[in-house]
Amino acid sequence: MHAYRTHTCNQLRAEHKGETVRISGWVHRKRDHGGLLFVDLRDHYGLTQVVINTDNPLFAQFEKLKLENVISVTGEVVLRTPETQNAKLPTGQVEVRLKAYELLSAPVTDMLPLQVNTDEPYGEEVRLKYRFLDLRREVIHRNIVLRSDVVYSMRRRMVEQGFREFQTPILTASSPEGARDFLVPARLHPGKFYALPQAPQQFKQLLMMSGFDRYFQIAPCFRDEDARADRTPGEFYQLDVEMSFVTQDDVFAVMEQVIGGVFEEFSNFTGTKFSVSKPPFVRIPYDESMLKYGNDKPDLRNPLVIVDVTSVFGRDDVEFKAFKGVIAKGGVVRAIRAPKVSDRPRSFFDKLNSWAQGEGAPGLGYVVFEGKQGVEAGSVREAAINAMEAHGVKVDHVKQAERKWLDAKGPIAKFIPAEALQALIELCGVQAGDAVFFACDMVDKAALLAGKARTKIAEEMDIIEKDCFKFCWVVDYPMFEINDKTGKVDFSHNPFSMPQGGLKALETQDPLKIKATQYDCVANGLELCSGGIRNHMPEAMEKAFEIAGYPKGAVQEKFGGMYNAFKLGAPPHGGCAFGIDRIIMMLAKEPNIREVIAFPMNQQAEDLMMSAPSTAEPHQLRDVHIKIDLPKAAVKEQVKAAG
RNA sequence: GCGGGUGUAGCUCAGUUGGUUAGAGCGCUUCCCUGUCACGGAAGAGGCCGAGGGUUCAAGUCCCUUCACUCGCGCCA
Repeated sequence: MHAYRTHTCNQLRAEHKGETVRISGWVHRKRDHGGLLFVDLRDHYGLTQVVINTDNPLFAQFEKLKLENVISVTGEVVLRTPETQNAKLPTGQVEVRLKAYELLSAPVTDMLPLQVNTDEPYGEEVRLKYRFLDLRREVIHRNIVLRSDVVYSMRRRMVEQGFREFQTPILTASSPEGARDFLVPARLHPGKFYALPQAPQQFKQLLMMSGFDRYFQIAPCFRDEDARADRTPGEFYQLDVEMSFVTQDDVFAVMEQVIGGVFEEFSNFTGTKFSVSKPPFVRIPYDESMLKYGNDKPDLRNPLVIVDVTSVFGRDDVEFKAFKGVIAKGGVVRAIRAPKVSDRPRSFFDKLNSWAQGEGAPGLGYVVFEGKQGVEAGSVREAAINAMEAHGVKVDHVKQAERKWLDAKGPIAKFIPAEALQALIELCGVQAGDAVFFACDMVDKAALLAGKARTKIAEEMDIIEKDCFKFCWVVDYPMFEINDKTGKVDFSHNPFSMPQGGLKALETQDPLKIKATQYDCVANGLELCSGGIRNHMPEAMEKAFEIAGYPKGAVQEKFGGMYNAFKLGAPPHGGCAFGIDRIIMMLAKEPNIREVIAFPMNQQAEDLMMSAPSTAEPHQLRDVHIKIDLPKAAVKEQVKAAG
């Protein structure tokens, strides 16, 4: 018999009746009846009930075993009587009648800092410090298994699509753009540092220039930035992808198969089947997204859309000064139609108004449209229209005209005369019983507020679709933007993206009008991926950096390897990178990223289990030529700690 | 760096308007219990109420400072 187990704790069934088996695992739970003791033995695979009574000389000893001890149990598989079977357990038809057992771990004598056999929510500090205990608990244990399965599925799907996985350096050079780098002192080069890669961006492009055609990597990425609920400090993983001789459409086609497939495969993980967008995913130009959704990561589960109605409030016959003043300064008015809310109590509108004030807006103006939609039922007009329709006469325009009958109500309705109202009705597609909310400000701020209002209104109305993953690609990002702080032109996203129109566009067009071949993949309002077709032409690269205000020669200096490669035969190429942690969060429906990472750091970027970061020994610092120069507050802290 | 929330038993939490001896569940200890499966029952141990200062006759409760955790902002090409 095997030293530890003949079966796992999820294997035994009625058919094993009478067999002598050995199972190993943790003491999950005890039910002690005095003369009869049940122990649930738990391993990775499941639970099996072990039973022993006072007839057995081992009873007294076995009874004393504490929870979470690791034991092996040898015994006979016994069929439970029908009334004692447990339908909730896969192994619930049988139990193991103990003949012998062995304690395999050092005996657990300390009080457990957290209990494994409950799903009670525990404080993160305890969970992270005793992560190995926490990870034994069912929910997070399953999440980590999901993570493994998802990563495997990604690898399999990528390989099926003809990709190969490559490793790229972890110790590399600091990148001039982007987030703060993690630095590693170079012992052999006093005063110099390696940096951990924020992403393998240049390496994957260089692999394309090395002729490998299709690259992917489950790539660790390191960025020294502060944490969020959906962002770990320090490190995270991407499904990093790059392909040669491709257009944007080729990248989309591959990733829709891979990511769509992964989501479909695991969409039932929580027990609620989620629907997944079918390829091809909707494509939304950046400008359209900013207008219709108020951000560049539209949540398509929300049916509301934003419409520009500046033209309505700019009319001479509209007297609403609050908006007119802003329009005169170059501002815009954005509108959100909320269907069928006219019967909502006043508090519905007041709540949204005070919400907007909390967002820093003067308020959230609105107009409610009431009255009869179209033709009055049972009227002579209706009979006439029906008769015309029955004879094949087109009556749409007649019905359309009836919309004029809608009455406008609400605080700002009186400033909008009938004709302007009609224009508003046309623009927004208003029907009887709808309300229209307004956000008025300069373009960027109005879009932002309208976007938040769109979400808020839909939440209040409870009309956001549930149980689905709605994907889209946001495309045509601007290549450049004005940097708020400096007021100068800067790259708006990735300097490696090919500007649409190439070098010619850079030379002839207004930089702020140039679009990049740059795209994001968005699901349910979360950015899952960013990518682009790369700029592989050295001249275009230099020109782009020149426009962004870099001195001549900056490209050679910052990206020497890449620049050389560009000049020595670079294929057109592009790709993207999906955030793996976030994908798993979505599939597991976990609001916190630490629930899908086995050993995460806390918000202060500390590993409470390993005690990282920690101080270094003087000889270690000497080796790497580092002298510590602490800020005053930290000095005090260390002195205090030292006693 | 800034703002919000939280901090009470090993763990998860309750604790009213400031009022006399700070509670519950789980876990732990001892005992009873031979068909439970979140077993049940009896008794018990366990507290610097995060720390420091203040107000008050009286502070877990109010005020200030500080620390820790957490959420958000900044940051994240």
